[in-house]
Amino acid sequence: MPRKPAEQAGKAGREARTTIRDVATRAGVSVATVSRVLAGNYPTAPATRTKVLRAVKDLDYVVNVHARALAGVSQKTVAILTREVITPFYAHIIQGVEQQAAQEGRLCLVCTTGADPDRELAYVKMMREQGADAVITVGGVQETPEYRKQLAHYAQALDSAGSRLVLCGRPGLGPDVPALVVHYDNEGGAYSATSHVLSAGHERVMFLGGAPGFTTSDPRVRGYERAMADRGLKPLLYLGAFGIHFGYATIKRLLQQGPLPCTGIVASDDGCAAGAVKALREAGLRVPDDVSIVGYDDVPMAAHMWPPLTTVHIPAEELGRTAVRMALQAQRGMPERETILGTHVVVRDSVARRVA
Amino acid sequence: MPRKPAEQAGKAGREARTTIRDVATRAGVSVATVSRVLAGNYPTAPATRTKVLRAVKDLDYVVNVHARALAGVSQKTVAILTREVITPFYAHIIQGVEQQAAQEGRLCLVCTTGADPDRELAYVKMMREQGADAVITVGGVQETPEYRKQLAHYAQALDSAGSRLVLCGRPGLGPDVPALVVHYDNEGGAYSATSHVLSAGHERVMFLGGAPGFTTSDPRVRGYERAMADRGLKPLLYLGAFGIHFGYATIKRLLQQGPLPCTGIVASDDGCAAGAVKALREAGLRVPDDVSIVGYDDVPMAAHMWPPLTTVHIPAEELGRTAVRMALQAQRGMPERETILGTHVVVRDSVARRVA
DNA sequence: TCTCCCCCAGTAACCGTTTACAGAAACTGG
DNA sequence: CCAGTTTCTGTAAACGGTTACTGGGGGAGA
Repeated sequence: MPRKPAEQAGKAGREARTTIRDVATRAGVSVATVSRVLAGNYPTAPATRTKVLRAVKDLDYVVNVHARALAGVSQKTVAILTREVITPFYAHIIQGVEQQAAQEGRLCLVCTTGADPDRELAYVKMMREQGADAVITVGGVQETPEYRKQLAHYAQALDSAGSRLVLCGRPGLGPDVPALVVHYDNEGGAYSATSHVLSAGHERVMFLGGAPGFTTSDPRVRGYERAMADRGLKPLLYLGAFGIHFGYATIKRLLQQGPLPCTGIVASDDGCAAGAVKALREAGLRVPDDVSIVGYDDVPMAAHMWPPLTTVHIPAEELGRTAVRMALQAQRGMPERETILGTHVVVRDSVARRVA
Repeated sequence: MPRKPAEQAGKAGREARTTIRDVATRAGVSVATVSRVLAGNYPTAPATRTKVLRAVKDLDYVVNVHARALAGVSQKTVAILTREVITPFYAHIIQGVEQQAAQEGRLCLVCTTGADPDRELAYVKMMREQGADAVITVGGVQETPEYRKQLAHYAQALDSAGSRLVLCGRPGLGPDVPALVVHYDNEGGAYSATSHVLSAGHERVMFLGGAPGFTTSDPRVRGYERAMADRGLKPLLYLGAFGIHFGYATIKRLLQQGPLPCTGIVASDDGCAAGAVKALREAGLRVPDDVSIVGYDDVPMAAHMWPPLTTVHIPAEELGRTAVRMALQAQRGMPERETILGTHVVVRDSVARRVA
């Protein structure tokens, strides 16, 4: 006999979990009956039903999801792979994913990757083992050819296992990879934001922030450049990183070197814009009177900074909801491959008409 | 024979997942050998090992976690039950939980309850089925006696199944309930914040915001009241809700009714403070020159509002990390029942000395 | 050359459910 | 009162792994 009959009963040994067998014994019925009563999708005599329910309550029985899954009915799961969770953009996406998942009767697994492609890949693999029916990867990572190849492979594998890989808030991997894409119009947003500043009469407008190579960064730069080019203006790029710190440090350094080379700033994100505003103010410059600025992302606090920040709104929560909706629809045969959600600039008080 | 031998092979039928048996066949070994090679915790001849790995790769085999769990080794999971995810406080806790969980080799399940006790209870039950080894509930809900009784029951049940229930950022359920508690000094923070305003010379100081009955609200009110009482001052309470909207609306309404009945405000949370500042500014009042204000939570943006907001810092991420650390230690027999993390007021520029 | 070991690999029980099939009990109608 | 239904309930295979125990083969020591 391969296994000891679990009779060690030492004080250290956890007593065995109560199983459906225990319930059956106590109720004086078979395990099949218990299972059927609990599932509720099969005719059962009221008396039997009562006995079983009674036994379940007495024993405080709970099903074992693993056994249940193995036997055929599994609690489905949606996984979201994100760089981190505290940035409002990610938090909103997570919230959207969780809510839509819950609505569709799924549990939501959150994994942070720290923008590390290898960790992301490892998680995708793990999710495949878990049998998640949707794996949503959000945000940009630095994409190497090897990374793309791997991801394409996993997309394929998930697909043939009945799951889906969804790229959320990032561009697709090409038509041959069976991954779904939910994206927003990154370039268009930057184009609109830049145009907004430009049409207030500014001509020297810089683009501040963003991490080159990241898929959330490059299109914004492109949108900015396109808007500038459309008016015959030369771009003025200060790239480096996202976030408050970079915005603050960069503007501060520039200010120390001499007068600011522009009267308008298109920031890569609201944090960056906030940093810039802080540096500007510390140097005695007024926003928007002396320099106008637009952010990107429409973080909640953007509306409550001083001045309220004009910025580009991204429908983050909707992005998350759409991701799981698409994945689940795809399982049911709806072949919606890609959806792009719109962005728009929300005008507040950080941009002013340039006085010549 | 109870089950059809899966020979339907219709075009609609998903082909069966490749199993360890397939791998064994292809590699020309037994399933035991495959399992052992994959587990890596048992001596294996290099040649065999190679063959198996080869077959695994060729077939693109992945283990089935459910089968594995059923057989004894399960991928453990930590679950966090939270009201929502976008509020920075919750987002930070989630991040802390996820990171610590990952570090301990656990996956992290996130469930939002919308502050609905019934949903929370339902999730706790579900997590018991899932076999999560830690269930962390964060934030306050309106606690009815029935709710407490249920939660105590689940705590007991989880405990005897080798899991733990952790109450995070909320008070305990009493000494007889085997739930762990990770909390922060809510009342102390409010006391310090209030004292900070008071010692700047203010005497008419209001408490603004907070939802009565919530466990994150009442202690803050108590701390405020205690600080006021310690100086023989009468409390001035404007309770109602957390968040920007309530702060804005309440101050605006007050201002329409006449002059503000105070020169200092202790807000229930940073959002509320931000709303108040906005209303104040719109009415032409200056912060902190005309009225001083302190927030609570130390949300990221608090440092970048104008003026930078003096507020109470809560170690939210650390709260999350501690929650999973405690749960896991408790499993290993360490009986740490409760830990209270400290809070402190971070002084910025929204409180000024009262000029008489 | 013959034992005795040691190292690896194979066999098969078991984890806790679900469910196809079969059989029993309770009705129904004639 | 009996055959034909209908309505439940029980039996046992299957899900896909893990691992205790067993056994075979090769190397080492005598």
